[in-house]
Amino acid sequence: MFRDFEDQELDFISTFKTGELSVEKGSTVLVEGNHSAHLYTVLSGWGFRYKLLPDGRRQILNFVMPGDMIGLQGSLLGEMQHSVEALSPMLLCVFERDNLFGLYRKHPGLAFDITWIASREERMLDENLLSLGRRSAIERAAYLLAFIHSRAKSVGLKGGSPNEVAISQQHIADTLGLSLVHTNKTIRKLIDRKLISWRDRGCEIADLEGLMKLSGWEGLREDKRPLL
Amino acid sequence: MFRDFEDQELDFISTFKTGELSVEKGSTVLVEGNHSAHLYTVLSGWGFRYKLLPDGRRQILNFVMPGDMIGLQGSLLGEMQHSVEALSPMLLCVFERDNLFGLYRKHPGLAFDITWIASREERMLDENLLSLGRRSAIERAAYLLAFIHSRAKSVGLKGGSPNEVAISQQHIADTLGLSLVHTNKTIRKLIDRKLISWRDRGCEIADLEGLMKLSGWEGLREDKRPLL
DNA sequence: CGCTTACTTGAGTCTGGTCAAACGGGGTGG
DNA sequence: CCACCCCGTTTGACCAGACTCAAGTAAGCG
Repeated sequence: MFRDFEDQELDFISTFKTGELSVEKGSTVLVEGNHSAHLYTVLSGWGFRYKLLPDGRRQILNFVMPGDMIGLQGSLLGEMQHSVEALSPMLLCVFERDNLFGLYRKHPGLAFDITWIASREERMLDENLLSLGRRSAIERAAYLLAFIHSRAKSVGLKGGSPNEVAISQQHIADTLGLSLVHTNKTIRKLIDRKLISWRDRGCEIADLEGLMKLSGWEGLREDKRPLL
Repeated sequence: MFRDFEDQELDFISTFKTGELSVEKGSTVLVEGNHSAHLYTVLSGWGFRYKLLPDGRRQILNFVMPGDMIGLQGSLLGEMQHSVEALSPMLLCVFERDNLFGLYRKHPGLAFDITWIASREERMLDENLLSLGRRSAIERAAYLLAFIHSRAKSVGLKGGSPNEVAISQQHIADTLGLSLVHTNKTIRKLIDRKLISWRDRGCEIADLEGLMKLSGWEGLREDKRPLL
């Protein structure tokens, strides 16, 4: 899934990397408003990026999975304007943000990769925006579950069984921009249509094709990707 | 508003730049599904990025204004997954996508700038996503108009009068993820509250503070930015 | 003058929200 | 072992925000 490194790039990464950080399920990795000195790459586990309105309403923006970077916005633009929370235990690779420009000077290939990763995130956000703006509740839910499942599968992230996505309905609601109650009723419709099944804190994808067809989603359409 | 170039960077940009493209109001600059060989920077005018669902529903993702890049996703990831249309006559600076990696090799400062620009776009999308997911119709409209107005002002883009935003209600509806009719009624509420006024194909901001307060939006919070 | 485009407005419907209550499994203290 | 609690999920009743349909106005243009 990931492209190979040049030897010298690998050497540089070793020096760029300042350590590993292990975080627990449920803990907050980065907080909105912070000026973090760090930049991370996800090595294992997964989590989500979110923003809050002043009155506490929460919107989940996207999920972070192995190979994704977190904190790039903070590193480049100065201040984090979203938070990140772990959905499972996560292992992060830690970089110093001050070394970032050094990477751009010495390793244009890696610099290019970072831009590639940022562009890919942008593309996912575009799709999520389309979903929130123009898809109905059931289309949105179908898209989201297909999307998460596809991404998780492509990086080998798995819950108990191969097709399982371990997530609470509250998280799904906050991603879809729906209330918890309506999310529950929507998920029930997907279950009735035999597209998914729900088992104890997680969703099992029963018919990926069906979900994609229902939501009008084309799939990830991704080739080999860089890893940092 | 924009940071200064180094001399050598300026030289390189001249060679990187392969020409200028002038497009009319209403014309489509880039089409979803295309493998464009070009990458653009907006020199003047403005437009919007959008995606369509198979059945024709349209969602406007964000607006492009002077200093923004368009087509970066296509250049890096292979295929455009959104389209771009001009809202006014636009002048674009054209680059060859094949030269992009050369830029990364020879001018890390410019490469860094491109990533900076991509990160900034990501941040705007995050905010729009929060809006679509968690803000009510009137809050969304207030946020959108304040947002467009702030951005336009910071790059010196103006319609007839200094506080005017020239846009149709259909475009606003497609950005907010609302129907045209409901958008109209929502705008009317903003007018009744004396936050804006509407005049013939455009909106005049009467009370920016009021719009920001209503939507719970903090403003752009941007410093000096790079330009390519 | 008739046509088109953009904006308005009203009526009725439906999707999704809110409130309230209940269920069920896992963990804990007695 | 059992009572209790907590969290996540489920359900029903009712309400409100947003959608659709339909019609009408106003300005611009050939």
